[in-house]
Amino acid sequence: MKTIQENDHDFICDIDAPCFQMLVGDELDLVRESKTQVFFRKGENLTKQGTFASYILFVIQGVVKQHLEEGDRNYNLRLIKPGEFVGLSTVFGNSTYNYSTIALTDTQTMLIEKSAIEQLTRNNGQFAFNLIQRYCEQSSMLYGSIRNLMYKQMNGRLAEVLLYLSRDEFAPFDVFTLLNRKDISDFAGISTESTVKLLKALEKDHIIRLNDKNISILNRPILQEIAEKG
Amino acid sequence: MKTIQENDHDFICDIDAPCFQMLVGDELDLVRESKTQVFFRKGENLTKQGTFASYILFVIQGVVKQHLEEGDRNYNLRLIKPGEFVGLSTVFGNSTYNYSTIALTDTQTMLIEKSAIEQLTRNNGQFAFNLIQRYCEQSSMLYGSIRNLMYKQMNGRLAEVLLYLSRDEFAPFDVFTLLNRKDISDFAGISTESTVKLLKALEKDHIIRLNDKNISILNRPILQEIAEKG
DNA sequence: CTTTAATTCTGATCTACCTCAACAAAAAAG
DNA sequence: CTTTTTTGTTGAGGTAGATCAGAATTAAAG
Repeated sequence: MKTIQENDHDFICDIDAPCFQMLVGDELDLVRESKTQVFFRKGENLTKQGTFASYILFVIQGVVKQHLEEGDRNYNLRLIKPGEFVGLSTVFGNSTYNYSTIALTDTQTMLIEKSAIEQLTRNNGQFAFNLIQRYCEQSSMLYGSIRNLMYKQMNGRLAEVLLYLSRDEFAPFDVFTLLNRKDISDFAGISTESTVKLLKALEKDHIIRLNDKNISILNRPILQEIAEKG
Repeated sequence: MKTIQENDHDFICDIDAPCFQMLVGDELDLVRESKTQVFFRKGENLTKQGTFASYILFVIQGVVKQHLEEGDRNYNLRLIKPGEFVGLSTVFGNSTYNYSTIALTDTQTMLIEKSAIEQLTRNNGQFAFNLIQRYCEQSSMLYGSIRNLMYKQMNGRLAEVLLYLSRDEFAPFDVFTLLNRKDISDFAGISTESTVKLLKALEKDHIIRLNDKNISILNRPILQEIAEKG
């Protein structure tokens, strides 16, 4: 984890992100003062479940995996891509992160003090509104995860995961090559062995194609049907 | 569902709630204009999963159960008590509720248009801040639910539920008498039969006492241990 | 290039928990 | 009070999916 107090040029570049465009004058100063650029190598933790959270991370470049830990078992919640925040949900409530995040690729982030975000929220309703929209999105996702765990069995869960990981938004990152079978099974909440067996079965039925780590969806409608039926 | 356009006296009373105290002058007018009091009988739906959401409900009196539906299976997420909102997470994102809520007791609510909340958020950072804190709380709860479903098996899950339902905050509502065995099992995400067997086993070990619908916790430390171990 | 370690794959068991079926008790309806 | 319906209770059997164990492949290290 390399910390760089960056120059004005870099700063202008960062602030280009849509979510900071509604800030004005002294509000920008506030962010400028409190923020720091931090670079994470592939495999490094951006946040660790249970540690003290005094800042939010804003992803500038790279892909990050968000997951829950319990002993040696993980549950992968989502991928985080440039333009998204890490740690939003913990910063205004609990003082500790309730999940871990790991860089799947080398990742450039901007670290913003909790107190700065707090002040911006109070002063700039437009910014608060944008933040709340993000909270709602994440809530929706969490409800989705609960639904998957609660109502679906492994076929449906894995199908759901394959559809998620093959979304257009992740295409530029070639995510399948960044994930091994264990990672995929942790998204579905099933064992690695089951994942392997199911993937092979899907390949046999010409629904997906497996070459090395890469997985291509050959028959999306059927996969969606499997995901729906559970 | 009885709708009452209430008088000024009632209004003053409602606005006493902590979350509206930071509002001033015309902001209060905004709430006053957009809001309506709605009374729900025990057993009635406050929100129905999948229906169009154009408003938020603020619970004034009564207890409400929030749950996910899928076919004939339910998963109970939490109880909502006076001073809390129903529908926050859906209103700024999706236009439909992603969960259902049912009144466990006769329940008095205040219905506030989504647009009014939106405007308040933009104009009053203090209000937005309060709202965000609620989002964070709910996120924490959702992470907790995922953890329960993912990492714990039925003993731990049921113990967790008993500890939750026996919290001091719910004591005034005598919630156990409002819930049947099916409701409890839906909180734990296990079958009714398993719930009954486990409850009986806990009673035999003098960890809880069952009389009729009421459940009293006799040995909280052991129950917490069971909940921890999973 | 060789050795070691990690990941992928496959089949054989094992188990937590659900489902089913049948009955008891309580509540609601007549 | 009697009948019907709902809720609670118990045990037997079935099953989805985990765990285990071992082989095959790939990647990393020496």
